[in-house]
Amino acid sequence: MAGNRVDATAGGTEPVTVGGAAEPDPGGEAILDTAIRLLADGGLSAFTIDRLASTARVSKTSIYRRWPDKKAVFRAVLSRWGHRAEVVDVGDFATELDQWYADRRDTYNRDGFREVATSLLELSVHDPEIGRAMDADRRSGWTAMRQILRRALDRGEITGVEDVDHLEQFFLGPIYCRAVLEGQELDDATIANFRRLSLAAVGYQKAPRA
Amino acid sequence: MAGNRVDATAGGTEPVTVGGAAEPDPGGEAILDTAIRLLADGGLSAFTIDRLASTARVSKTSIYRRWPDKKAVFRAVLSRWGHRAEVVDVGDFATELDQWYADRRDTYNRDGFREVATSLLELSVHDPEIGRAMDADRRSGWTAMRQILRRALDRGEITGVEDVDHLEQFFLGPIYCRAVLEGQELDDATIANFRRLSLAAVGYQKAPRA
DNA sequence: AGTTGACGGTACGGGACCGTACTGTATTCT
DNA sequence: AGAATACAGTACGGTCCCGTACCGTCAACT
Repeated sequence: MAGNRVDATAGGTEPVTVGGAAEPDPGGEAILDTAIRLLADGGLSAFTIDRLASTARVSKTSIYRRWPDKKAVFRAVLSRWGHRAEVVDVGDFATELDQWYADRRDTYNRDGFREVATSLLELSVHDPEIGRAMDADRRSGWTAMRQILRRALDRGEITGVEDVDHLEQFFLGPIYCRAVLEGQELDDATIANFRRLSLAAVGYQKAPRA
Repeated sequence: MAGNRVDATAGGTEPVTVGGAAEPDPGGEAILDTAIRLLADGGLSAFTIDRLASTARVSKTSIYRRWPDKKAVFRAVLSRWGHRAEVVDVGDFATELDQWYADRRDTYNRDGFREVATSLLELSVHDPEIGRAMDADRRSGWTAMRQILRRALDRGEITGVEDVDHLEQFFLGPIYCRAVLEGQELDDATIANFRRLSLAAVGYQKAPRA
C-alpha cells in the first residue's frame, strides 16, 4: 500500500527495483533493510522471522527462499549494514583525517546506528560464523584509516609511530566509545577536540611540501 | 558435587556463605555469578531462566523469589558485574594513569569479559530500565579517571585541556575498542603505546614539585 | 493459451521458554 | 517439640517462535 515497492508498469525488461539500480535481488535487499530497521527499533529480543516478514510485507516463504535460517539472515544483515569509508589522497594528513572523521560522524550519528551496532556485535561475539563475517567487515573498514596513516608516514607528517594497528584503534576508539558505548552525539566540538588531541599524540607536522 | 557451595557444618550462626563474607544474600550472589558465566559462555540467546537454575543448581523458585522477572535478573547481573577502579593520589599524573591502565587491563583481559560486556550492552541499549542501570554503573566507573584528570589539571601537568568528558572517552576509547570491539588482548606493548600517545596528546609535563 | 516461477497468506508441528503452583524436605527459630 | 522458612524438584498452562507445507494468485515467458 504505502509503496516502497514499484509497479513494473514502467520497468521495461529489467526486474523491479527500488532505488533504480539493477542489482541481483532487490527484494532481498529490501528485506534486509527492514531487518536493520527492526534491529534498530527493538533489538535482538524483538527480532523474529515472523515480525520481519510482516514488517517487510513479505511472506516467510520469501525469506526462507533466500536464506536457509535465521543465522544466515543475520549474516546477510551484517554484510549489507557494513560500510566502507573512502578517503582520497589530498597530500595532507590532517585534511584526510578530517574526511575520515566526517565519514565516521555521518555513519555513527545515523539514526539507529548504535542499536544495530550493539545487536550485531553481540551476535558476532557469541557466534563464530557471524563473528567471522564481522571481522571481515571490520577489516575492510580499517583499510581507509590504514592508508591514511601509511601516506602520512611516507610523507613524514607523523613521528615516533611504528605500530599501525594500535594507531587505528587509537583514532577510532574515542569516537566509537562516545557514539556506541555511551550513545552520545558526535558533534562538531567533540570531533574537533578528538582531532586536536590525536594530532598532538602523533606529533603531526605539515609535510615540507617536497 | 563439585561444591562451590559450602556445608553449614562450620558456619556458626551465620548464614551459609561462599567466599566467607557475611553479605545480605550470598545465595543470590552465587546465582548472579552463575548468570554472568552463562552470559559469557553462550550470550543472550543461550540465557534462559531454566538454564540458569540448572546451572546454578538451584530451583527456579529460588530465582523468582529474589527477582520478579527476567529483566530484573539482568539488572541485578549488571550491577554485580559492574566494577570500579580505585586510583590513589600519588602526586603524579603518569603514575596514576598507570594504575588506571593496570586496572582496566586486569578487567578487560578477564576471561569472558568481552562476551558479557557485549551482551549487557545490547540489553542496555534496547531496554530503558537496564539502560539506566548501565548508565549509573558507567558513571561510577568514570569517577576514577575524572579524579585523575582533575588532579592533573590542578597540578598543571596537562595543558590545553578544557573538557573532561571528552578526555575520559579519549583515554578509554582505544583500550575499549581493542578489547571489546576487536577482542584483542591488552598486552604490555599495547598499553605502553596507548600511554605514550595519550600523554603526548595532553602535553604531559611532570609537575614542578611545588 | 499454456507453462513456469515467484509470491502472499495461512496453517501447522515441534520445541523452547516464562512464570506459577504444588509437594516434600531440611534447617532454623520460638 | 512444634512452627516457620527456604529450598529442590517437578509439573503445567500459555505463549512465542522456527522452519515447513500447502494453496491460490499474478506476472512473465514460450
